[in-house]
Amino acid sequence: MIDLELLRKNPDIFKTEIKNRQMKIDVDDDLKLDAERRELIFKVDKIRAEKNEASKKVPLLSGQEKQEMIARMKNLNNELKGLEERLSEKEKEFSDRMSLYPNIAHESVPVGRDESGNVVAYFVGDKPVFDFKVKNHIEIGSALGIIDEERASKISGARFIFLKNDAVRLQFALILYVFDLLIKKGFSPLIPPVLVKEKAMYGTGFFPVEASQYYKMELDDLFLIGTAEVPLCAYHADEILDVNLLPLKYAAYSTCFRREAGSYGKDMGGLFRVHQFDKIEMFIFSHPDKSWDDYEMLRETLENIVKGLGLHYRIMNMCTGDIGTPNAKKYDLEAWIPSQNTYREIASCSNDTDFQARRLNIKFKDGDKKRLVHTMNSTACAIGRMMMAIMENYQDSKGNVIIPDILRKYMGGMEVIKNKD
RNA sequence: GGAGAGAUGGCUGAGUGGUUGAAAGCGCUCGACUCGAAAUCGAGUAGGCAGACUAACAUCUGUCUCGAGGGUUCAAAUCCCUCUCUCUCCGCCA
Repeated sequence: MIDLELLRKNPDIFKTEIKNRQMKIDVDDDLKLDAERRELIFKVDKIRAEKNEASKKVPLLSGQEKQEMIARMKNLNNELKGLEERLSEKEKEFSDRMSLYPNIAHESVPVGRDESGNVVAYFVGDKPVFDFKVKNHIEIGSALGIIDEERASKISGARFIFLKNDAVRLQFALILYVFDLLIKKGFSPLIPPVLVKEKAMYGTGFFPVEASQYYKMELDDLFLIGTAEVPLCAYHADEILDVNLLPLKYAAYSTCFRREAGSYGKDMGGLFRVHQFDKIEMFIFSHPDKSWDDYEMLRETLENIVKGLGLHYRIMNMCTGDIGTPNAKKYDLEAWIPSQNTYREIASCSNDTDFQARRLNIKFKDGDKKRLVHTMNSTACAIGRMMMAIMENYQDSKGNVIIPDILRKYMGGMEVIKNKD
């Protein structure tokens, strides 16, 4: 949610923002609606005041005077009812429209139409060199007997996968490695609920704009989370945080569910784009004055994790046309994927400033004043995509996968995932 | 799933139709007393929205909010309906 006050005072800021993001929102029309709405509020409040005044007098009156007063109030009620109905319609329409407004991008965010406007910030590491024909992770994983798509498809349909044998061990190794690193950096580990109320989805900014991406449990009015960002952000909803505890850092391991609506035929097969995957997500509640420093720290933490695994990657500064509605800025971390001869997103790191905090009412006390916190989130490790990057970058000519050094101690000293044949 | 109890301000807790946004206590803030502190005394102490004023903060006025939504009434924390959540007991269950 945006700052309404700011919209009224500086509509041009939002007009520019909306244009930069390729969105279609009529700011002037919304302001007109706001004015109508406020006029109604003014009228309704006035009548209510009159009613309240009369209510105080009624018990002091008696006889005809009392009856007259009561009759007058009855009449007033009819008038009030009509106004209240009109007001609630306007309020509903207004809040629906406001919920579409995006956050305001940071000045360092490049302006661009779509993904083509994203800017490479920098590269880290070197591309691995192979003196044999590389395989993709599906070929490698299937041959090693560590992923099984066919049976997953039989049971659940497309975009589901079984991890098996050493892939399961690899997953747990990744989890242990990442949590060890994050706990050292002061993150509190959490395992959150994966079913959440609509309010949490809305508060986090995934609703209403991206609602079609998420599974709904019709019987219970709950939603399967697409990322632990949702329960993490809503964790402190309606709370006033202790300023001395900021920045509050959390890391949650959860399964994530995405419908992948609108991506028919894209990235079919393998671990890259599935309906269900496990992920460790970082989340920070930050002091607004330090938010951009904390955000760079968050990006560094993500990079530490990926660097530790020895992967080559680049950091993308995502442009206005490609960042999410709640995001003020977003970095994607794209790992080198040899079989595709290109970089693919395996993690993303966003600062949402006060956008989520305003919807979820998360504040801290600064002297006498209460201020909204800033919130930011980053992937720590999306297991499927990370595993894909590891399998492809650490393959050898025999189709084995060398286990990155740092994970070996979490796999009982195992060095290679070998073909069992 | 069955039976019962409950949901009030930061917390405990009173309040069953009319100046109750809400007693009392605790906590917190400010002040007095003190060399300082404790104790004591005094004052203050929710949020949203709209309006006035302001450079802004603040302040003032009105309004809404006693789990959520709806209803009865001139008037609802209080009466009625629906829902949600919490607790206790039974059943089932990883």
